[in-house]
Amino acid sequence: MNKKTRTRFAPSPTGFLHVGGVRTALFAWLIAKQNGGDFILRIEDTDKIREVSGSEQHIIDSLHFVGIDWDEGPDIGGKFGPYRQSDKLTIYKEWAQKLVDKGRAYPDPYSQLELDQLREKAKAEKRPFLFREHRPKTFSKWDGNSTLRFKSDPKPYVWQDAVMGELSNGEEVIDDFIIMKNDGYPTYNFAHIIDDYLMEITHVLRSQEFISSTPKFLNLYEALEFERPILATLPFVMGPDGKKKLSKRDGAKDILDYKNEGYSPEALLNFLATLGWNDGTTQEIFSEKELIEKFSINRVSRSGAKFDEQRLLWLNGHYIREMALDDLFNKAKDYFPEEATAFDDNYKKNVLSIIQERLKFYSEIPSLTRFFFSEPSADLSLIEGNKQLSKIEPTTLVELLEASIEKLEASTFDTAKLSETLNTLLEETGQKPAILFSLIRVVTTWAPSSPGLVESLNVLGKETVLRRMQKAVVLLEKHKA
RNA sequence: GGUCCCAUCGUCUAACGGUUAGGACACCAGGUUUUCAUCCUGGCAAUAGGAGUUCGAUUCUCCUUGGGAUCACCA
Repeated sequence: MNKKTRTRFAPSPTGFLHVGGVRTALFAWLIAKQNGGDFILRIEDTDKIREVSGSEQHIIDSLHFVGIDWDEGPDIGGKFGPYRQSDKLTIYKEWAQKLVDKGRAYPDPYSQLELDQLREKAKAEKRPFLFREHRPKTFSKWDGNSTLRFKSDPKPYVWQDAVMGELSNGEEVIDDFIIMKNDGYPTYNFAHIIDDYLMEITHVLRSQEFISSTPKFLNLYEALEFERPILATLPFVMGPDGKKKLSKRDGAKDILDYKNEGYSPEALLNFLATLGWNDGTTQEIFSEKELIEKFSINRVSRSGAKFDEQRLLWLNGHYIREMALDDLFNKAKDYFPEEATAFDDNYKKNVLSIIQERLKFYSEIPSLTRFFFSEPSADLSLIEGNKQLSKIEPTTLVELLEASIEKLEASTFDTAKLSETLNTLLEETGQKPAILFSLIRVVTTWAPSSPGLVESLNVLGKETVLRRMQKAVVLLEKHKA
């Protein structure tokens, strides 16, 4: 019988999550989901100095935002708890003691100063420092609190990685590393192995920087007599320069920033999934369901992928365009400008429907819609800077506006009738649409761009449109003088 | 520096050893009776270099180059 698939995401609470971390979580989650397995959230808080308070909640919020959920975790518990490493110190101590009993771990006899000196000496002699070359002949008894080192059994390793294929490394990378720190906490190197075993994790996904320490882990699995899980190494998500991995230090964004800017979690998930993975077809858009069905760790690419904001922007715009209006409204309603509070939902939906195709993320809504909710202030540079309008005499502009006002006043404002009226106006004035329509558009919105003219006028309504046009007449008259 | 990993358009990527090296984003041009956008059509654009194996190499092997990671009481 096959074991139940169990994957985990195990961040340390040292701040926020960026896209790289979320992608690792996503891939692990997809593997669990597609196999009907469990996905576990585990908090690796063994470094009390680097811990940033509030991180755990922040991580939880970030994962929830993109729609990744877990079957077991620090917030919901589970059969394999605790899910916070700091809550299981005695367990690590027990396993450490087992290694001591087997003669596979020993207390570090050196002081920090002595260690530094040994390292420096090795450096001066231009050879790599290996602690095991200074391993004591006999081990003293471990008091349970002092620094404990793993007694390694150096040998070359060749192993299979689900993404990278065959990997190998020589014995020189295996050393006597610290498994228990002198503050009573285990190191990552030790704790994660114990936890993965106790939690029955079947697939360990992590990013590339761990490749060179994998032989250490393999050595430890053997000493502990643990069956090793399937290892999968994910390539880096690169930062803007395309060379180095994305990092907080180089300005990587908090995943929750994308939430605040109004990105759709579905788009983000789609984007992250296809960053380093594809199904071999030309499909670009994947629903969550399709991702779960089609994802395959074997098809993850081995080279790093730059995080391309442009593509995310396109994808997000695509998702917005595909959304049903009510759905979009529910997601976007908190992003309307403050002035919009005075308007009812129906009006706001109308506005939203005519900007839907040009919206890339929700926080663009205020700049795109402000003139629907408050009186725009006139900006004559929009006329003077317009290729066509700038060539027309102000007197003519006023005449055109007055003719338009007269016609529109007599018209209803449903879209069919509006476009009919505007077309008649075009014929009667003998003007090009580029002039007449631009003029009306500019004086009713005073915005460099706006949705289609007919749609905009329709939503604004007759009263507002005429009022703005009349104000423009006054303004242009004054300007003439 | 030692060790390891990686290498196709600007970017994300596809291609049983046999393709005019495909798609998408971005960009450019044209079209859809105003702007911006959408949509449609078209265009630009890549196998890092060199050997080898093979009838044939983007694909396999080796070298070079370039990039990256790692060598902590951090994860």
